[in-house]
Amino acid sequence: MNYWLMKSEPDEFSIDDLQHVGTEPWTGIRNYQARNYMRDSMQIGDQILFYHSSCKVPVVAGIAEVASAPYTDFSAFNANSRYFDPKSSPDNPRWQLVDIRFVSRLPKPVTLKQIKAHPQLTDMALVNHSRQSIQPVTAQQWQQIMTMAGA
DNA sequence: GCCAACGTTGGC
DNA sequence: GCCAACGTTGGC
Repeated sequence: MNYWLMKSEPDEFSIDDLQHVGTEPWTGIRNYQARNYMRDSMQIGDQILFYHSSCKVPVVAGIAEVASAPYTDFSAFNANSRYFDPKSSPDNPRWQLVDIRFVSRLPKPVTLKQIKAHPQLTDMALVNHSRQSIQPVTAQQWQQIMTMAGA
């Protein structure tokens, strides 16, 4: 089983929204590396740190899990969608996604500030490659964050 | 709202 | 296939 971190802007879609809907297709990823993680590496049941980005206090807010095999991101075909990509077609789809399912909210959300300050977490992509919207997380990093979150 | 980092595009 | 221009992300 693998661990991941996935970012979402809480104004757009927060951990509360995920809890409300239960399962959500992760539409709109338009970055090849992020797509490749979903398409090639994610397995059903993989655990996800759900991260709130581009907000007042960026935090790991909760836990989700991979809930489907990868499939075509149909939002790319819809000219009215903000995720429309004319270069992706049903014949030759460019983008794929997985569903993610709500698992829990963290008792104490872990802030980016805490993560940056923690010597064990300086290797996290969140710190070093901050623009990656989907990132692998090691088991050690996962454990550390769970400890900090009181989970 | 600024701006650094960095991914993508397209001309050559 | 290089690289300049451009667009986006995301912390601050």
